[in-house]
Amino acid sequence: MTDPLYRQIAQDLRGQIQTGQLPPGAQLRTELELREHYKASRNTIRDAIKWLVSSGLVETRPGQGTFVVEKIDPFVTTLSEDPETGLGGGEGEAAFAEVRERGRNPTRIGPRVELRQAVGNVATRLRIEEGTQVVSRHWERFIDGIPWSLQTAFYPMDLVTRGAHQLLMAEDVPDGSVAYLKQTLSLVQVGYRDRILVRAPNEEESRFFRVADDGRIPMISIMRTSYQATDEGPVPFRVTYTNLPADRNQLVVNFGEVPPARAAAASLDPPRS
Amino acid sequence: MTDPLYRQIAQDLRGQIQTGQLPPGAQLRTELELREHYKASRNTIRDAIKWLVSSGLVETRPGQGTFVVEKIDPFVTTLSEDPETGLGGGEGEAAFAEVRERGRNPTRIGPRVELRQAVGNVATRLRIEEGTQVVSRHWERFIDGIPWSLQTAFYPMDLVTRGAHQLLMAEDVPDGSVAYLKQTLSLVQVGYRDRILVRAPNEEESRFFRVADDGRIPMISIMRTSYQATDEGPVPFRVTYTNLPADRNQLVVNFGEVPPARAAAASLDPPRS
DNA sequence: GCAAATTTGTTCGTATGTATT
DNA sequence: CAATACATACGAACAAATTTG
Repeated sequence: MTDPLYRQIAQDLRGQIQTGQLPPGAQLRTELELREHYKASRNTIRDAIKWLVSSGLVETRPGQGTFVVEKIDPFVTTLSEDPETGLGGGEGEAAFAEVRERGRNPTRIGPRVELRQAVGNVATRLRIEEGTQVVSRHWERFIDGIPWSLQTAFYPMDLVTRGAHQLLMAEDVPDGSVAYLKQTLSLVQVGYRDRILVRAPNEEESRFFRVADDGRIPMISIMRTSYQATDEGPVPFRVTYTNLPADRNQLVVNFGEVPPARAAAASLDPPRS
Repeated sequence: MTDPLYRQIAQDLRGQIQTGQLPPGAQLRTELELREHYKASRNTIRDAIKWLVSSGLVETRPGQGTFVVEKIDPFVTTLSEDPETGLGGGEGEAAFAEVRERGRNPTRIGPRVELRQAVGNVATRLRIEEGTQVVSRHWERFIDGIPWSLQTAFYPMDLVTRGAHQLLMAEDVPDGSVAYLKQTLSLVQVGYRDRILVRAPNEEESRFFRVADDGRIPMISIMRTSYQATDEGPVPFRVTYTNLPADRNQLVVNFGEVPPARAAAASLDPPRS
């Protein structure tokens, strides 16, 4: 019936955070002080704090203390295509422009170009045999110096042998790869499908984004399959993975006619039900 | 340099899970057995298991043991509009149809209809004053008996006074509210914007979806603003919140021409970088 | 620059409670 | 009812990170 002690303590502290009595950035009393205050053992206090950490309300810093988390101003990525350029939202060039438009400073590292064998979803989505050669182009992106996204695009080797040699160069493709493939191979992108899921970060991601490696902060993973026009209808020519930590990213998708986007990210707004 | 003991143990167990040595559903050895095996104290074993729980790899059941989690076959919601019906993906009627199409059994409870004052994002997005009356229609949805989504739609009271009285009825609007508003008020939906973010569940959500209340399993929260045609361009007439637990849901968005969707949900596929 | 003080992190031991079989 | 397994709670000691004097 009654909650365990550590939960009662956690809920009391949570109340203080939610009422603003402990504002973002504020330091909680130390474990020893809380131990006296709640007349519990230090381990029980620590269990309470662990629950708050897991809920994303506080963070602990060894040697310093426990602090109420300060929300990161989230960056908003638009997935829908730009009606003017036809560029897919969230892709290299478009993503870059969108960030700068909002008065923030995007930087990037890459691309790292690799030749690989297609496996799993890459083979499935590109409709090629497992083991077929593909080119992968990998980018690391930052906003205002904060790690923002990891993105990898996979192209069938076929495109290169047919003349798109720029795909092998470890450098930016001017005006973007969609425009390049159109010029070089008359390949016209007619659409794309995004598949969005949420999962725990892997080791590389928790290192790059500097988030805990226990899955506290989830990743938003977007798998995009891009299609070109053919006589037999749309056929895939590229698969792109974009991985974003959920604590600093939101997505926007537009359908039909909508007014211009407002710059502000959505507040979390008491989720209503 | 060296990881703490509980991390080493956790990583060893993680290895056994990832290699399939401990397949999904398998039971781990008990804490006491692991204590002997690793020559550590029971508390240290428990710390290791807690890390695995937090990473979403195992779950503990009091009185039973610790088990490797079995992935739920995720349900895929398409957000893009149906080109035939013009219905927005993921909305009441469309969502229902999509589920049934995939051979799964959707049920629902609702709507619960309430009159409220618009606050926060609801007021902002509908472009009305805070405090203005709005109608909220709330649904609980299930797939194959499993809690799937909580959805709440907000309409300005204005629509009701102009004649859309069905919005106040705590019953399904036949053919959907978009069709109803078109018939009754000649209100034509011309587009919508989805804003997607990921956050920890609140208390009501963790209860309804039967997930841990410490935020281990994140929620995918979609805020949709729907627009009607006017002489001055698109104007919002509805705000819909859809909240989905991330462990059993994926999203799909289509742009331009894409082939028909395949039924299968995306596997998690070693996230590539 | 170093040493001390402060604060959280790790690890052990022990006892008792609660859920399930 | 008994046995088993995880959950809660206390106490204690030392380690590691950080700040302060």
